[in-house]
Amino acid sequence: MFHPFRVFVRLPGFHKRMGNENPGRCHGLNYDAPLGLFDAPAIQTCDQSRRPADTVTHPLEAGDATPIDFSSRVAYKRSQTNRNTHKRSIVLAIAYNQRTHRCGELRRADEGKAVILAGWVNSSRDHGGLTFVDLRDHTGLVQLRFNPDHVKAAHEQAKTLHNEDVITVTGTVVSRGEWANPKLSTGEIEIEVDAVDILSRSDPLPFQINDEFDAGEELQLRYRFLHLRRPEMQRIFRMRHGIARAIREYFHANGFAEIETPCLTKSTPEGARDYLVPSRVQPGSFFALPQSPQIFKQLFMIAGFDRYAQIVRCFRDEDLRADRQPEFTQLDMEMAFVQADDVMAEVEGCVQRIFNTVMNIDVPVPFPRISEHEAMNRFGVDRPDTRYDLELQDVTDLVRDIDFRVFREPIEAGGVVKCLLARGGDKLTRKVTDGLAEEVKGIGGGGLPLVKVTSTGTGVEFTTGVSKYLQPIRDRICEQLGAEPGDVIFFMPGTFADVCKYLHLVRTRLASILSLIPKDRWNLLWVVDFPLVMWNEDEQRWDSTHHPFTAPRDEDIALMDSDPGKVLSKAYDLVLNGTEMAGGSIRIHQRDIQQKVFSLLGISPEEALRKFEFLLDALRFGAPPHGGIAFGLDRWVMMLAGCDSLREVIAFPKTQRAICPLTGAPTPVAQSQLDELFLALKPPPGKAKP
RNA sequence: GGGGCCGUAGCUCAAUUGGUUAGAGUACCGGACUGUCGAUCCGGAUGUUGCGGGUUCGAAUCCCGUCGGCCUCGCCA
Repeated sequence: MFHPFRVFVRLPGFHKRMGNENPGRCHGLNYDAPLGLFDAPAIQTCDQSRRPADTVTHPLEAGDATPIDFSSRVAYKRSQTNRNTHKRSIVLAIAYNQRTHRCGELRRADEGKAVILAGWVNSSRDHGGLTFVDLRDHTGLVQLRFNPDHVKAAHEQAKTLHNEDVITVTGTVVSRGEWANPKLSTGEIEIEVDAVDILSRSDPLPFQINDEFDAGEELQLRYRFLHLRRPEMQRIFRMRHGIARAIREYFHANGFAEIETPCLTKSTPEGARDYLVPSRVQPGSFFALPQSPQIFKQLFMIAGFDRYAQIVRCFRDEDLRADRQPEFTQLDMEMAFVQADDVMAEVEGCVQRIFNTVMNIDVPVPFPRISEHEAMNRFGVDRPDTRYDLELQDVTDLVRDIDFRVFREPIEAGGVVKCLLARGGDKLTRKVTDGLAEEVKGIGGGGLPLVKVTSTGTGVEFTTGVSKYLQPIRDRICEQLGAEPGDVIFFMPGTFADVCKYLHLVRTRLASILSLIPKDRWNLLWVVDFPLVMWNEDEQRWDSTHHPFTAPRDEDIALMDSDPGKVLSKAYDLVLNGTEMAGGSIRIHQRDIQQKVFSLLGISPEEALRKFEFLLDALRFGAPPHGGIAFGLDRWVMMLAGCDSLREVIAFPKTQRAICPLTGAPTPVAQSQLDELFLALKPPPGKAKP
């Protein structure tokens, strides 16, 4: 017994012969459009008027799908007035555009349903008789059963299928009974196929989609469209969409407007290197792609938009890392008439919404806050990972008087000695601790003095490393740190900044080596009270910690002349599990303060005018107090999807040398294109000849 | 620009550390098989060991250079 059999009729070459108007229709019949439901083994066609009286029924071999020659039987009227008829061969095809379900949707409850499915051949198992094909689309897999005793023609076609062929089938959902596969969500059922259409054949693949391991990353990117077919990739990009959607819905619901800012804009040599775009109309001049829409969003505030949020592409021509791509996406947001607390509260709401919709997790708000100085002091970094303790502890006063040059000299030079207490660190092998010391040296440190705390039966003893120097203060150290036998103490002498840098490295390494990082923890926190400026030793000048438009704290403005390094700003960073996820600030909305900051940064009034005239102008004409923040959207996706690299969460990313293996971009261009732009190329610097 | 790891069949990886004809799985081709689900079984084809040079009786293996990928420091207001 056959179920209703949905087909559509193609009239090969018909529309061509009719000329090029309305290729999708001919004589009232939709080309490639379904004519209706038909009961196999008979099939019906109809004429242009589609009057039931004109319907012709044709016998159809069970399961036959393509091609069937109806040329001797089917007549179409050219028009109502012209009774001339002409004959066509008709190809019966499964109406893939009328898919009844997606592959991963079918369940036991659907048993008995007639379905039309379409997708990719994930794998096939040919038993000579029965042949099974796993059909895949973005929703999952479903097993197709081709039985020669059921429909021979379909079975014959199934035997020719290869991985990644695109097919559409029609058949019945049947229970798999004792052959159910618990590994598949659709494993309780399968499709008994009546007919299959092979919509597109696949060549042998450069790598397997259904493989357990990944191809090399460069190959993945070269054939990214194949790699993206993998279920894991589909998951990531659907999650990415979910995050973007949650963000848009949140901001829409809270009165923010999404307004686009230009991609072709003005180069600002501060900060990152710009990507440049030559102007044809203005020979010799260049646009820059935006590093961020920072100034434009401030202009929106000055324009009175009050609340703006945009998901926007940004470009920075700097060296790449696992977490840095030359083009990346920011959630950019700005609000007027606000203090820092207001921006942070808005962000907390948005982040809460993201976690809610995408991860189904409730994150508590408000997020804890920590000052930049406290973060550095306790964790050695301004983006602390608070999922585990292992905090830095200051032992400067304890070790000040002992006879150990390595500690004494840095202290006399105004530095500090800090340490990390690794609980159960005695299981670290010499190889591991030596490796840590090497890593510290690798970023400029001198080494990694350490002691092991061991039990003597009556008390504790320091062994190995620098223990002999520390014996005099052994008990006081143990008391202050709470050290116990089995622990290892890592010391670090030096300037405050150096000690932070090295111990932060050691801390993060130890956390992973000692498995201190709890799973499924999402520790969000705000880092606040950043210094407004930092001294740049190389250039002998003050640099902005955040950017030049960040407002100093009101109470610190007076310090700007006397002690700029002490001035704190109204900046805030959002940190998740030790990664900086967003950074923002309250902006300067008063022209005199903006100029004061420029002058502190060594930007002359003339230079400021040349670079930022439009902003300074805007500040002249009634700028409201405002502030905002920018999220690294890619990083959020990376963190929430559990990826190790930004490349995994960007559809078509660049390699470390900023090349797209898929398109080959960037490429040289024709001389004529250069001529149009009045550009001449210099040869790249040649290699020194031997 | 610096440091590190890597490059062997279409793909993922071996090759007893310098030794005979560079192997396996998968994909591909042919065959068998009516309940598989990483199907199985039988057979077949598949290599500029990234490229160039050097050392050696002999190089995938050692050395130099180079290209490419990844990690990282610098850089990323």
